[in-house]
Amino acid sequence: MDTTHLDPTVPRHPISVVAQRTGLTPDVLRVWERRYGVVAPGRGGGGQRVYSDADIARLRLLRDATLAGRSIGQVAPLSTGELARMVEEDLAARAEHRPEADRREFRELVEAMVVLAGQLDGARLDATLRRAAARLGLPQFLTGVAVPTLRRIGEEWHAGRLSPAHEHLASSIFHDIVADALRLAAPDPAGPVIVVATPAGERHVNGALAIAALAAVSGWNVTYLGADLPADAIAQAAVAAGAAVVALSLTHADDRRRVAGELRTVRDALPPAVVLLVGGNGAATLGRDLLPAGVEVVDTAADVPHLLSRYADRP
Amino acid sequence: MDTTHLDPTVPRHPISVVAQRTGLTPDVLRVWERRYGVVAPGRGGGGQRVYSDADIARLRLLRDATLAGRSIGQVAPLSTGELARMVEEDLAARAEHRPEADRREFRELVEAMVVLAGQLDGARLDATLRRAAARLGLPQFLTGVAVPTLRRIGEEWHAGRLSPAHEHLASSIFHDIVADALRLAAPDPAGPVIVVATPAGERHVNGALAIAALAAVSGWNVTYLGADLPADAIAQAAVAAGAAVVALSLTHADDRRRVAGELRTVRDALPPAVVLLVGGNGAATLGRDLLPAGVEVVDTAADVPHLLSRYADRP
DNA sequence: CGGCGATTGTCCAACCAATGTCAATGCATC
DNA sequence: GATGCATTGACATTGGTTGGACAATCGCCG
Repeated sequence: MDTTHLDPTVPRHPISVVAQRTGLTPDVLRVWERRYGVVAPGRGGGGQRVYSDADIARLRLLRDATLAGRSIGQVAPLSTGELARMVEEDLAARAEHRPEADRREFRELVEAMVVLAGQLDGARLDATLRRAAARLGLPQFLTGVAVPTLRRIGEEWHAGRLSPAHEHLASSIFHDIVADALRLAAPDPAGPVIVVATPAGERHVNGALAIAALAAVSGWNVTYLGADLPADAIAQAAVAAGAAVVALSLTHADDRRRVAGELRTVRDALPPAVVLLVGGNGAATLGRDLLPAGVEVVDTAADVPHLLSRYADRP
Repeated sequence: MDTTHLDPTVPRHPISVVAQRTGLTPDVLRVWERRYGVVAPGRGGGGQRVYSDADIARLRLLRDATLAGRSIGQVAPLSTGELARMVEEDLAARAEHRPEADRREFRELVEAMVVLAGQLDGARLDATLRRAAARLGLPQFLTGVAVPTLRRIGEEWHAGRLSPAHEHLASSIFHDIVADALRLAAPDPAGPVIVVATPAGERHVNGALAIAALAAVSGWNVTYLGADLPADAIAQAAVAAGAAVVALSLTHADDRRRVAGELRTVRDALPPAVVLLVGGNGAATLGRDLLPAGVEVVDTAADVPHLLSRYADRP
C-alpha cells in the first residue's frame, strides 16, 4: 500500500478542486498568489497549478481570517501557525459573546432535565424541552441545552447513578423534538446541498440530526440519511444529491483505528471537491494524528453554522 | 521566538473585528474615539485603525456600562480599572439583561420579507420565515421579525406601494407558522392559566396568536379561543378554565368608542380577580382616556413575557 | 407636565486604498 | 473545436477614512 496520500505536502489537487474545498474562487486563488504569495503550488506538465493538502489547509485558514473581518493583505504574511492561532482566537471570541444571564439559565435547565430523566418522567421532559426549543431557537437549544444535557446524562450513567434506560429515554425524546423541528424548518431547495449521516458502525443519530437541523435553519438544502451507512452509500448519495458538503457524526470512537479507517474510505470514495466534515464527541477523541487528510473537524455544535457558511457558495 | 500574541497592548485588529467582538458598530467606534478619546488605536499603512486586545477589553467595558444605562460621556474618562469595578456592580445589581444586539440582522430580514411579500412569493416567504422562527426562537421571531414585518407591510400598503392582497398573504403565512409553533410547544398543564382571544368586532387573530405563543413558551397553560368573541363567551371561558389572566388583542380600532365599550363589557363580565390585558396596535391608539379601569395595556410584544411573569403566582 | 439645550447614535458625501471580478488572449489536452 | 487553466491588465466593488449634518433621546428647568 502506498503512503503518498498520507503526506500532506505532496501536490495533487487542481485549482478547481481547491476552489470548491476552500470556498474561494479560482480567480481569488490566483490573485492571492500573485499579489501576496500566500502559497506556492507546484506546476503540472502544462503549467497548471497543483496544490497539496497543506496548501489547502493554509488557504482555509486565510479564508477564515478574512471571513472574520481581517484583510488579506494583513494576514497573508503570517506563518501558518500564527494564522491558526489567530483564527482560533476569533472563533473563541465569537462564542464568548453570550451574556452571563443566558448561561445560568441554560445550566439550570440542564440540571432540571437531568432530574426529570432520572425520574423517567417522559411526558414532562418532552413538554419542557419542546417549550425550551421554541423559546430559544434551534441553535441555542441544541448547543446550550440538548448537547449538554445528553452529555450530563452520559456522565451520570458512567457514574452508575443512571441506567441506560434513562439515557435512551432522553435520547429518543431529543430525537423526536429535533426531528419535528427539522420538519417544520423545511430545507431550502435553492440552498447549497449538504448530506448528513453517520458512518458504518455508528448507530447514534442525535449528533447527525443536530447538524442537520443547524444546517437547515442556516438555509442549506439538507439531505438527512440517518445512521450506520457504509462509505459507498454515503458517496453515492452525495453525488446524486450534488452535495457541496458531507457531514458525519461520531458519538462513539471505541475502536479509533477502525473509525479512522472508515473515515478514510469515505473520503476516498467522495469526489475530491466535496468537503467532508466530522462532528460529535467521537471526532474530538479521534485526535489529529489519526485524522485522514481532507477531513475537517467540527469541535462544538456552536461552530456548525459558522463553519458551514464558508462553503455556501452557490452556482 | 516571538511572544507578541501574549502582549495585550500590541495592535493587531482591524475595526471590523473590533466591531464584531464588542457589538459596537464601526460608526460608534469612530465617533467615540473622535468625541471622547475612549481609545487611541494605532494606524496601519493606509491609515486604518489597528486596535490592541487591551483596546477591545476597554471598549467592551464601555459597552457594558452604556448598556447598563450609563451615558458614554460620563464613563468615557474613567480608567479601565474603575470601569471594570463599575460594570461588575451594575451586573450584580440587575440580573435582568436583555441583549438587543442583533438588531441589524432583524432589520435586514424584515426588509427581505417585505420584498418577498411584494413579489407575492408565498412559498419562499413561508420557507424563509419558518427557518427564521426555528433559528431565533419564538420570542425573538415574534418581536423582532413578525411584528415589525407586518407593520412595515401595513405602512407600504398605506403608502400605496402594496395592496391588501400582499398584506393578506403575509398575514396568513405568519398565522400558519405561529400556529404550528404553538402546537409544537405544547402548553404546560401545570402552569398558570391564560385565556387569549380577540373581542367582538375584531377579526384579526395574529396579535392574539402571538400573545398565546409567547405565553406558551413562558410556561403558561394557554387556552386560545380565536377571534371575534362576545364578552360573555370570553368571561365564561375564563371562569371555566380558571384563568388568572385574560389577554385580548386589538388590531383595528376604527370605532374607538365602540371598542372601548366592548372592553368595558368584558371587564365587567370577568371576575374581579382576573387580570385583563390588552395588546396590539389598536390598544395603543385607543388612548388612556378611553381605556376602562382595570384594563392593562401591553405596549409592545416584547413586554409580554415580562408582564406575564408578574401574574404567574397562581397555582 | 411641556419645552429646551445637550448628548448620542446614525447617516451621508467625498475620497482613497485594498480587494475581488472580468475580459481578452494564449496554450495544452481531449 | 470545446474545455480547462494561465496570464495580464482593466475594472468595479468593498471597506476604510474625515468631517459634518441630522434626528431621536435624555436630563434639566420652568
